[in-house]
Amino acid sequence: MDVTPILDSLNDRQREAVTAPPEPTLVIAGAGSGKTRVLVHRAAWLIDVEGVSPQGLLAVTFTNKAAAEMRHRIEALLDMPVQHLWIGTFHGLAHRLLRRHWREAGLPQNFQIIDSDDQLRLIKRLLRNLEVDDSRWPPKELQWFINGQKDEGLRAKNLHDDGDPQRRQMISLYREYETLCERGGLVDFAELLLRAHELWLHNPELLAHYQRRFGHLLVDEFQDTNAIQYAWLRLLAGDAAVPFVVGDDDQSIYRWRGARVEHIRQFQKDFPGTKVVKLEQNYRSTATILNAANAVIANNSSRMGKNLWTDGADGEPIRLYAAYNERDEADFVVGRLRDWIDQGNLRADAAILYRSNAQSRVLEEGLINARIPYRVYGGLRFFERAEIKDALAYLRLISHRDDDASFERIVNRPTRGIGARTVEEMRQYARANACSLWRAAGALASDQLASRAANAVLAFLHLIERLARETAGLDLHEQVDHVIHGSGLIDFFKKDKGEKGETRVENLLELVSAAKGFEPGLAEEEMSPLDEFLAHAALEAGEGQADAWEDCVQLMTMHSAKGLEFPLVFLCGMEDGLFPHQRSVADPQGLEEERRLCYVGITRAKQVLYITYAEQRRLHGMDSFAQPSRFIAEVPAEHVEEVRPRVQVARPVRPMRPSAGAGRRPVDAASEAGIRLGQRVRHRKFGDGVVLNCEGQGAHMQVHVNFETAGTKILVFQYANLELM
DNA sequence: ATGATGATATTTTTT
DNA sequence: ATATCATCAT
Repeated sequence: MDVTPILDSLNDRQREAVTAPPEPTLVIAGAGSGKTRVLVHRAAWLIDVEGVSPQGLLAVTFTNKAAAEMRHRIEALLDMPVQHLWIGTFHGLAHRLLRRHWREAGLPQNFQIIDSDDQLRLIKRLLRNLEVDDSRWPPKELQWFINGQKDEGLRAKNLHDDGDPQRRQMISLYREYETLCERGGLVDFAELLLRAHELWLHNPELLAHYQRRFGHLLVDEFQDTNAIQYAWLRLLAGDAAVPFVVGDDDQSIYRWRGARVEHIRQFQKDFPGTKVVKLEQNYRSTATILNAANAVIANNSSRMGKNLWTDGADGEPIRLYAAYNERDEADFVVGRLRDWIDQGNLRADAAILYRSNAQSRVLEEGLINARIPYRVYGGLRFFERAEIKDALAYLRLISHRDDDASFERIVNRPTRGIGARTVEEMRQYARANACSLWRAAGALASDQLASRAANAVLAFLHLIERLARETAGLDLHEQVDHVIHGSGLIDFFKKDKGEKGETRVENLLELVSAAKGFEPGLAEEEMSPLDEFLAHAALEAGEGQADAWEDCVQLMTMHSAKGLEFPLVFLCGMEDGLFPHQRSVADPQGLEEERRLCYVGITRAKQVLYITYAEQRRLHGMDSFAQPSRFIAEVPAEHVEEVRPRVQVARPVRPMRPSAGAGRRPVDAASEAGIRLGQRVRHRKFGDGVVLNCEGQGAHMQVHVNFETAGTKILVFQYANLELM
């Protein structure tokens, strides 16, 4: 057997991991150390050298994209298709199992997957039905609670209120939500995992079957597993399968949605004798960038411990720019991008990263003015667009008449004279008779409704029945095409004036193309192509922007940048309060997660890294001052070079402590007058307030004061007659 | 059913 | 500043 192609391109550590004996293995893979490569080569090694059948292998990732890439690369390496190899996301695999064993899982055969948007609607409806005050019990919070509990593997019946009435209510609402899902045959994302877990718990022979089948488990991004995912893996592994997990504790940035780095340690406990391989050689960044990243992350306690290194060059120093405000920051970034592009580099090789999406706007404005093409990641994805969800709701109702969420969504869309009153009556009937809205509508239309409303409801019911009849037996894309026209959606959006309506119509037509290009893959699970398409739409929301490939600058949050790399990277808005975010600084765990995010950000850069912050930033319509991010001070000074186009103000090369640095300058100007930022003052007319900012010198100095009752005012200090408090 | 008004909140995102 | 959402008036 020629193992050259599999091992040739690997370094010693990578090779050690790939060829590890069939025992539990934990690979701690630093950023840019060839993590995916190791997984791909491990799979190839098992199949080609160890003689493991592709059917005996299960590979789990977190995103569909990663799953697709992994399959692609394995096939390329082995030079053969591996259809029987199970590669997928936790959710995708759980879904596959549930389709296969719906009976054992206690689900209806045609259960529907709802995304978080559907889930929220469902919760809102539930609160309305129960006449729960949704200001005391915000739907979002309930959704958060339910998903959080499910992520921990807990159902309502497992929870105790501990005498806390708030909690008791939450639990009881959780229970109601479960009932509602049960009745409608609805499964949310967390439920997929929970059900799949229970499927095995309650059916030992089924579990045994899969344990026998999957001798090897490969897990990507292991640090991102939540409790239920880990439990699922743990069950599947049993005590015979060989788990091979790859992760990086320093890149765990999803604790807030249930991920637990602790699973790395738990893994070593659960599988005694685990072989640990650390990949520390980095093939991505310059030594300077790596040293900076290492130094920052070293401030975290509770790490596995790891130091990235490269045998490449030092590269350029990290450039630090202290902008006056967020516009200045944007101008600076744009200027550097200009240079970069003028030097013949690709725009797509440059990325602007920020902590929160709101920061993109100013940067976008700058780019638009400079006519530099850019692309913002994140935002609404194809299958999440309202018009697409409308169309899908019609399709779902056709496939599944009892799907209340879909029913409510489209019952009056396009408007057909079924107002809130009528819908409310249907809800009440449905609740009283524990039936679906579809049935309620049928029952009410035949007797209890006023004739006008009854006719409208009847027309809707007939429309759905007619669409179902007419699309039966058609090809999937013909079904979609027929439904978007027959439902009146196309005409409805055509009436929308302006570009918006046009795009909506285009999107709907695009949905037909999507259906045309859709290849059913789970034929074995006896799903209709339509049901499969609907599941696909929920499970894989599609790309953010469907526009054609163009060479453009990449804008995204640091979270979405994970896993990517760019020759030129800007980390913007590096200010305390923004990054680390205000809501994280209080709690040490939160701060450490922010620091890991910073580590992720830094390690995205291959050659050149700029760090920028603004001394003054307009946030939520208020100008406020910020200190440079404490993370900046954690980068060793010898790697940093401050860029200072504004020469008038001398500044230390780097801020020494969070309290020093940029925010000081205006304070100094004002300190003679006894004014400092945050100073409480009283004004004869405006009352009490707090000093936000001082501009200018001496007698004409202007102070920005936020008054408790009068809002923010800009006052000339000389005339303001402020009383210091 | 649509549009105007006012209150409210405002990290990060995948499935 | 701004986006979203509920409420109210038309």
